[in-house]
Amino acid sequence: MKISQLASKAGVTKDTVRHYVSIGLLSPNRDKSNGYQIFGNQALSRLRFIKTARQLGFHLDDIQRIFSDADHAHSPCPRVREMMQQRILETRKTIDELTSLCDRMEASMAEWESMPDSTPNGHSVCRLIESQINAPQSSLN
Amino acid sequence: MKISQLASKAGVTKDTVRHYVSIGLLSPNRDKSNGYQIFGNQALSRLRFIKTARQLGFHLDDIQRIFSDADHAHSPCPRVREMMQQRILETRKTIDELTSLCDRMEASMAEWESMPDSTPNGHSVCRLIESQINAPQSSLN
DNA sequence: GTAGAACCATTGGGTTACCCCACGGTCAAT
DNA sequence: ATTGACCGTGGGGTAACCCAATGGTTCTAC
Repeated sequence: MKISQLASKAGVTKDTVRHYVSIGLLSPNRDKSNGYQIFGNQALSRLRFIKTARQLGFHLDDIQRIFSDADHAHSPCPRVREMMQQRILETRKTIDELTSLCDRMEASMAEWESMPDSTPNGHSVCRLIESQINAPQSSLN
Repeated sequence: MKISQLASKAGVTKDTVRHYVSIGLLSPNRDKSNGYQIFGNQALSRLRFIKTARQLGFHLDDIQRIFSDADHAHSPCPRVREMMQQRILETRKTIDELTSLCDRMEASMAEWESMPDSTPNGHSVCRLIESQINAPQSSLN
């Protein structure tokens, strides 16, 4: 099948497929007469696999490694379990950071409710933000 | 002062300062004899302002707009309040998405505990991931 | 049988907010 | 005069794509 059909069967865009081809996650045959990419059902399975792995939080280079293991007849499963543990930790950390960002934002909004809008001058751009310059920080990124 | 001193006083890297200069958030004078960038205390205040705004979740183009308002003698404060509301909503949404991702990851890990590692063959790459292909999805990004 | 629509490939640029490297010039101290 | 710290510029890299432009191909309808 051609790229559009593959993409719609897997529920991704043509650009996504092209991206995967360009980084070697998919390797289509070519129609020699016109250079079109030809994908088989194996490619469709692979693409669905990739989509599922992405939804589980794996990065594309994780997925590369999984395929690489499989191509060398090694079971990727132990690596998959490890990577997933790692992703869970990372995701929790990101959630914590965003939560503390959200707390800071809400605290600032609350403080600002009783503050008037200021007119900018040579010393001040926006009193609202300037009032937070020495506020407690927390890890950003 | 020169770039290194400015950067260290504000607690950012030289590259960050250069980036801000390149997008017009800072506009240093130049030492005409050698082309070095010269920053004054006003630039330092501006940089601290930017840093604080970033910690509050504002994007660089939000900050551009804030400065642009101020440069045109408009109070940026109403816009700041609006943008902050928007960022809070976006951040909450991101947190929800990551939380559901985390839930999915943990659910999969739990399911996988009782599954053996599989050996890849022509039909299967990794049973762990393949077992999730028709699992309930949720918004990713 | 041909015009126009629909599809294809390739190239390059854009997204966010920087980081890092390499090159070559400048400055300060020895 | 040398050496080491500093400076500017230019370019490439990050994650996972999206979008536009160009030019070739195929399908469809008349």
